[in-house]
Amino acid sequence: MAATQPIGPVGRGTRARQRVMAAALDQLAAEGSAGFTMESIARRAGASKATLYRHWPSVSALLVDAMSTTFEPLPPRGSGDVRNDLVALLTQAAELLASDRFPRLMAAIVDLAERDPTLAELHAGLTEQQRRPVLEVVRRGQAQGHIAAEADPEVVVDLLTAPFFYRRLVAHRPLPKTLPQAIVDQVLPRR
Amino acid sequence: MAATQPIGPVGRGTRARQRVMAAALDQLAAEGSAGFTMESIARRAGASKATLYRHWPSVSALLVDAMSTTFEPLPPRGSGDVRNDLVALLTQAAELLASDRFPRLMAAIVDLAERDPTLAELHAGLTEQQRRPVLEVVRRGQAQGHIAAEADPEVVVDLLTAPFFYRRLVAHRPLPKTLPQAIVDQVLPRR
DNA sequence: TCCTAACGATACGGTACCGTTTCGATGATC
DNA sequence: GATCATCGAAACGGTACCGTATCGTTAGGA
Repeated sequence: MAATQPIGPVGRGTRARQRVMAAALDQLAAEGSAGFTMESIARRAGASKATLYRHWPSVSALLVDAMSTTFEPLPPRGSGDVRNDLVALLTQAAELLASDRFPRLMAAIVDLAERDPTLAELHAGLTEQQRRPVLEVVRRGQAQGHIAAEADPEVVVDLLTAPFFYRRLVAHRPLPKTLPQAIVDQVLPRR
Repeated sequence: MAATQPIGPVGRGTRARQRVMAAALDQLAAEGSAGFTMESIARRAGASKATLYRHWPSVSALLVDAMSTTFEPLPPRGSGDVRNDLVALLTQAAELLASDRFPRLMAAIVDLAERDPTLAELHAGLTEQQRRPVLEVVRRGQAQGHIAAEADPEVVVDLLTAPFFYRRLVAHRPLPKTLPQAIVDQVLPRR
């Protein structure tokens, strides 16, 4: 994830907006969906509640705006060895999930998305963006014979990436440094 | 998941307790962690708030009690063919995650567990219970040579089960009926 | 330098939930 | 059939958030 640099002129309003959106994600990560209110976000951003309502009609709209503005796809990785590329991509995902903020944010979003179709759709789109680099390497791996050609590449991407989310958010188990390599070794036929 | 049949005498108090705990899970699944309050649970259970506070000091304690009372391990599956057993277990998980209630409950618990260590520990334990039958079949598969002996069985269990949670809760993608078979085919070397 | 749009601060009545208390009803036990 | 623990209902003051309105301030373009 990375902050998008704004396109137009950065006026006072634009900066206030960005500050509020950053505070919204902070608040959601810190307190979860239960404490996700206009009031607490304004407090954290040092902004007036009126400013929030000037820009967004609801917390949901604010969150959707903040997420689509803040998160952008990972830069495509160098196309070297398929195994190494996959290990690198999975290591990147593991580091994100090992941080303090990201998994808490994910957990809260997962909960909110269950009851907010717009948010669910956005979350699905963002997830698809994160999957895409992995999917491309998997396809390359199939072309080169590292992965069975008849396998559904989407399923292979699931096998590679899902364990990290599952371990961190569901099973509450550690993410050892060796996990990316272990998973790649297990999913790709032995060398 | 299944309801435990109470051991002692089923007095008036016991029934009220069970009614409240069931209502708590219903409420959490319906409204998420944001709407998970003593007041809304009492309302849903047709119980007095005083009754809730008589039995539990907080919503967290109530939820922990409800979860540990309500969920119990899946019965061990018949030990036939390793592949068939795995497909059966994964199909069971997929059906649970395809229901209306379970995934919403999971999503809310995942969020709450991020900020409640007691709940996280309980959730980890319950997840471990759900993993165990799969783990046993995987070990059997290793003994019979269907799965590489040097593979970490826990990682193999992750590969098998994580995609279902990930698809439903994170990627918001469908869970086709063919997915369990596809995953087993992908994780176990070709027959 | 001035003008103006956007800001932050503050206050408002309304609503929801908190945790506690009281009280009458009810069901299990003896 | 009496006793007593437990229940449901209701009300309490307190707090937090809602969405809106007002007002003085301030940053940035004309």
